[in-house]
Amino acid sequence: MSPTHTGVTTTPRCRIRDILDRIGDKWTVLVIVELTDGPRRFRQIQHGVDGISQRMLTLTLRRLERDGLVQRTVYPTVPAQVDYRLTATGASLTDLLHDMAAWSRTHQHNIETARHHYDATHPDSDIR
Amino acid sequence: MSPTHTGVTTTPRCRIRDILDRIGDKWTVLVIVELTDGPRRFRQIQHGVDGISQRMLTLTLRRLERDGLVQRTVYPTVPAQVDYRLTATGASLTDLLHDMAAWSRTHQHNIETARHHYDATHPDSDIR
DNA sequence: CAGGATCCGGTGGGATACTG
DNA sequence: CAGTATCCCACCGGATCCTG
Repeated sequence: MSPTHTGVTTTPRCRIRDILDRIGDKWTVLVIVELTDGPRRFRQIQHGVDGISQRMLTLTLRRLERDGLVQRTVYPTVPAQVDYRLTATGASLTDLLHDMAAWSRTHQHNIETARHHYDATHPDSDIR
Repeated sequence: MSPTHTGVTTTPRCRIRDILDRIGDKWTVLVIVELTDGPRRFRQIQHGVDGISQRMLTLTLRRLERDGLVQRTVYPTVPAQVDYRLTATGASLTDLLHDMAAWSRTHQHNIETARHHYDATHPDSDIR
């Protein structure tokens, strides 16, 4: 790689997409955050993540389990009892999520100002 | 907030969604990365971001401009010449993108292993 | 060159009903 | 309780054609 290169990746193609494909959807990070304080059961998570449908919670948890970010444990009781907890890999995301939240907080005001200014100076734009 | 709370957010609702709504789509980070080394013109970006359609490049740049992450400059030449560059706010994303890429590199192997294991032990799952 | 305008298909995700 | 099974639709993004 060129010595003057100051880009983000050290490999030919962008690694950032990897993690975005994993947490960039509508619910994943909210579910992860819900698990940061310890194991939670299905209903607990659904109650904690406002607005998530039971279908999407299932899909989100399955994907997290498949990637090894969440461990699913079934207790052979009647009725069935299941809990989910972050694995070490899943928990390692916490720092990154902190950084993302920090960036949002830091730049939130600037972005909203820029946005209002754009909307004011581009009244007939349908971007939004 | 409870003193034992170790979650990610310090506000009631998750700030992480803010930034994900901004960079979580298919092309935004790739375009930003393409601009990290300095101003680029429309065709240059399109050539640098493999596979992006002209429509999506336009939309992505408009959104970045609206949020004040990218500055669009039109030079009154014939034919028109336009370049895009990161603003200070946009450039401030670089560290975050570095961290995201670093996380991906660090955990890539574990995730792929977990995934293969899941697929092997759940042969009739349609998650993928 | 740098886009605007359309058309169109795939899919992410919601609502609802049912089950072990 | 913890899901599974369908149906359905909005919208994200691709392809193509046109313009200042």
